[in-house]
Amino acid sequence: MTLFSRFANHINAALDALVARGELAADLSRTAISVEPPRDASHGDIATNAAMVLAKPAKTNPRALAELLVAELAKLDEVEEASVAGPGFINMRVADESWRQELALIHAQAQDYGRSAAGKGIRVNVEYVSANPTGPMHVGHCRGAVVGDALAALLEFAGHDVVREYYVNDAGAQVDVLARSAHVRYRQALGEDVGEIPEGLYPGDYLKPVGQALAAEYGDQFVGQPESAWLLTFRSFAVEKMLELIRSDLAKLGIHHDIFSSEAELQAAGKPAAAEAWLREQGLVYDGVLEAPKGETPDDWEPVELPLFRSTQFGDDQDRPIKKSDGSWTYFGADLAYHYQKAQSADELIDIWGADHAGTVKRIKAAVAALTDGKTRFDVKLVQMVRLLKNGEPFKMSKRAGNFVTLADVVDEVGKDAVRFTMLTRKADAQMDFDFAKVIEASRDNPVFYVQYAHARIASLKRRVADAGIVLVDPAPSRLSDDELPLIKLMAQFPRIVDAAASAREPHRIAFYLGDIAAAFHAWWNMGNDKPEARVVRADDPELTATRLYLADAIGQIIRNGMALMGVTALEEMN
RNA sequence: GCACCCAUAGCUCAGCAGGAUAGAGCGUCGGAUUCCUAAUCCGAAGGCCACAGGUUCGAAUCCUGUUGGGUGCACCA
Repeated sequence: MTLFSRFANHINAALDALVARGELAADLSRTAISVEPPRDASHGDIATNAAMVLAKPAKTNPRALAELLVAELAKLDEVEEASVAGPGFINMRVADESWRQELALIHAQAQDYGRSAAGKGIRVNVEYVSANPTGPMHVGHCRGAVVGDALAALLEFAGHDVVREYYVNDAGAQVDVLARSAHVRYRQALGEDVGEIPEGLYPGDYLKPVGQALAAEYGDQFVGQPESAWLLTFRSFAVEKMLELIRSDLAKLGIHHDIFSSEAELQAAGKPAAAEAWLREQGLVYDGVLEAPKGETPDDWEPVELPLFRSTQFGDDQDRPIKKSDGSWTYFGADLAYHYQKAQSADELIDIWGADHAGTVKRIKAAVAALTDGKTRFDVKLVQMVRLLKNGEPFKMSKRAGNFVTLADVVDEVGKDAVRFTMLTRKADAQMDFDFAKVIEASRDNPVFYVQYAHARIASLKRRVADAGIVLVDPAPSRLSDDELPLIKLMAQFPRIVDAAASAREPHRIAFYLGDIAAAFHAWWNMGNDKPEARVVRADDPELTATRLYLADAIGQIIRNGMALMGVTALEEMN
């Protein structure tokens, strides 16, 4: 058990003791109690607000309750000192030995240090990317892909049962456009001069291989045929090819989904109709006419009666159509059924969306609340736009066809690790600049480099020791100095950072924590520059060398564990 | 017009389910290089946490309003 979780137990046990003696009511909620390092290290190692949180419901004053708790906590061997501070904080100083044991625990648990059971095996479905299957991944998809993937890994590490899902929008008008575009490329592959790709179709070169594959598969049987003869065939063929393309793009980023769910299959299986029928029974779908949109009214606006979902009942601004006037499902109508389907096999749902879809959050939340009777927790995580820069200047790609920057271009340019790490150095809901020059820059202000450099330095220590022919003996943690214990204290926070990041659904916290770890390590390392006796590699003292290497190695382990959550590979050497 | 997101040092951003004296990098200024990778480190200066109210023992954090920026706003996805 990690140190912080053990102290959480200590505090609970102390509260139990007060309850047993009748000094505290038994039924008080303890969920708001924190166990964390105080902001100012001079206050001690661990602080808790337990007395302040419980004082009011216990009808006592915080300091009095704190005194009682302090008396209990001070009995513990690993508590050197416990005191009441300020309005009722309890500060504790933890025995050095406990920190040394935590260091041993990091080594013992290695890649599992930080893994927790906090998620209690709750089944969480994380849906991310879900880009339309009409072309290669665009750079705009990049951030959501990385955030979703890192969040999934984080939740898994924190004890959730995670499913990574991709929703394939293969039923709308955009895939008909894809099929028509593929048909042009098909004719081209058969030798026809198709000239410019007609307006409104997808012009990208990436459809040429699709055309060729279609030609190889079907010969010329669909040339000169009406659309009805080939549309469905071409559509599913092209969609399948686009999914292959997307999967390969995602693989470049190290992303692999467990499930690809097809909107077309969902509709074919009658799921939207079933959802509609059920919602009509509940009175949550009715036939009605929407008001004209406020602001700029489109010229071609005309009132039409449509089946509407009563999302206003759940806080949306207006009710939302689930079918179009031609009888086909709207995106929302199908999406509603899709979320219902996901909720069948998960306890919690998370969608990662681009911020441009912010306007549709309320309706889908309303739908999930209606369909699951409010029982399924459902979060939509909005990922803000990324501005592409090169040396501070807006970046423009000079690609002939399409003129867009693909995800593959970005990964090829700066590498998977730099892309992933950089995408996680901002809160997802804050806008971000992505500067091609900066993310590969080898300097302090590039967190990717800075953290990698720390890890590489640790690896170099091991090589140095081997090169120096030092025969390592068992480490002697008692020889760790006062400059070195704080490093353990920082490492010991990793498990609680993981839990906090998971429950807040904020993977960026891992990146910032790794930056802190790296900074502490670099500072420690540099002490060896100022004072040779502070160096790790000490040919004159194999035991001290082994001890410091033991410490450094643990730091490397923490960095690797954090990087693994981010999907980034830790480097052994900088080049 | 409406909804959602954002507003913290000159710049770019953290701030951990409301906690103690709001932090880091860059930039500026001053230091460390016979060094295990100085690609690093140490120190200093720099703040009305956009503004105004409210909630309570306690607010950058929660609520309301205002201002300023971003995104979106019919059957598109």
